[in-house]
Amino acid sequence: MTSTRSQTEPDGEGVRRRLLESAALLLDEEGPEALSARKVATAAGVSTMAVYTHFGGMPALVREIVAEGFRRLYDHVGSLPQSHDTVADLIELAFAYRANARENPHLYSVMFGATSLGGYRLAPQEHASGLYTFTVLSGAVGRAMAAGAIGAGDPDRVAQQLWAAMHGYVMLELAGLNLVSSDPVEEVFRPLLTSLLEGLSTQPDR
Amino acid sequence: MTSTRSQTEPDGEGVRRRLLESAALLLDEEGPEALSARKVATAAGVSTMAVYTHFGGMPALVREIVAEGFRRLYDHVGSLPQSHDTVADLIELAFAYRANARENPHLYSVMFGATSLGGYRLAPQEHASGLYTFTVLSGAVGRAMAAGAIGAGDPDRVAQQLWAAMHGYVMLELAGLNLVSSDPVEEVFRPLLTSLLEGLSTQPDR
DNA sequence: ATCCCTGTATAACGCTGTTATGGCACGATG
DNA sequence: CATCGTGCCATAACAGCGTTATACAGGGAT
Repeated sequence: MTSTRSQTEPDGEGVRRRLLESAALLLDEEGPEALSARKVATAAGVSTMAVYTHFGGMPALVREIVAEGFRRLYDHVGSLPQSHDTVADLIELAFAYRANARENPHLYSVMFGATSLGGYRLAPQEHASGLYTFTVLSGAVGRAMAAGAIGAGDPDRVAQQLWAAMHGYVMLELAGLNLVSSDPVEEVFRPLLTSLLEGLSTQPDR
Repeated sequence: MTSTRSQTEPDGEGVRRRLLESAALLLDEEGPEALSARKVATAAGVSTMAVYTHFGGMPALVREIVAEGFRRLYDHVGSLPQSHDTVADLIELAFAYRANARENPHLYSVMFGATSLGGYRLAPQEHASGLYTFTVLSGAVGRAMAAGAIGAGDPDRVAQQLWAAMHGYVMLELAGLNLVSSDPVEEVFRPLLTSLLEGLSTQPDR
């Protein structure tokens, strides 16, 4: 009972993990405003100081939460099957992208929020994480180009265009800015994707 | 000199105006984190209490700043000339939209920031302000439909698709997430618009 | 002249991130 | 076995935040 601690007792590295889990839970359930050092520490059953010994400050902890968010994003879009219909695959990827944002709305907001928690902004490290998922999108675009489904060109550039479209729709949907329809997915998101892909099929990139 | 105050002295309604101007200036120059009641009040030369007598609190002051942001957005996109080339008009509108965001990056972030200042979120009132500009976009889409440049359908739905694309690109650009190119406007923004409009021209919106 | 009412400054409360201090428990060492 | 050293954590404090209570000053109305 002295050397082996129980699971509910702090045991060094376990504190770090429990802080991250508490932070993720708070973000999911109560939103970004609940992500304070004191709330996270209290939820983890430790004092505020633990945040600084393990992470060095709140921004670093948020950074790790964001990294977890990109990991979840990759889990959603990185495991999709590849079919012979490359355009349908791209649409599936976009829907998986939206599904991830819908399942982790607060997390997605923090990941891409321009105005964010205490002046926190994405660092090059997070860019790399995002880029890791971006390669999945770029790869799917490359396959569509190889199949002739969309015009030949730089897959990265086209992938960035698709990303902008997906991201823009998701941001507006999460912000509640559905000015138009009762079924935004079928009346906005899907038409946006099909129209863009249709345009990309007829006109080559560059 | 007793009844007529000088311009640098507070004179009732002038305090309100100076608070707004100071807040807008702070937002422009130092970003959202500088938008604190104490900083704004100090910059305006009054005490923090003035924020509450004139606005009732920081969220209400931010709301007015956001309203000013939508006004500037409308000034950018609402005064564009209409030509015979309805598609070119839509592209011009998109570039004006981006230009406004580039000129007021912090303001744009606050206007659409999902994670924002002290839990402030867009209220229905701001939705209406945004919708006012949205009608300009919708009108341009309607003219393009009438001219046969893009497939017939609900102008509002297509306008929302265009808005998502513009907004997504602008958010990524403001966040510095240019994963691809050195000339994102010509290599991402314009191709995104032309491909989307091309797709909208061949396939009617339902 | 008196009263009232509006606007303002001062000070305080509770919250935030962060930091300094002190103590406790552990592993290594003589 | 005893002692030292090191690393982690709790307590308390500081500066800043939004907000609120209180007191005061000044002008308009009676």
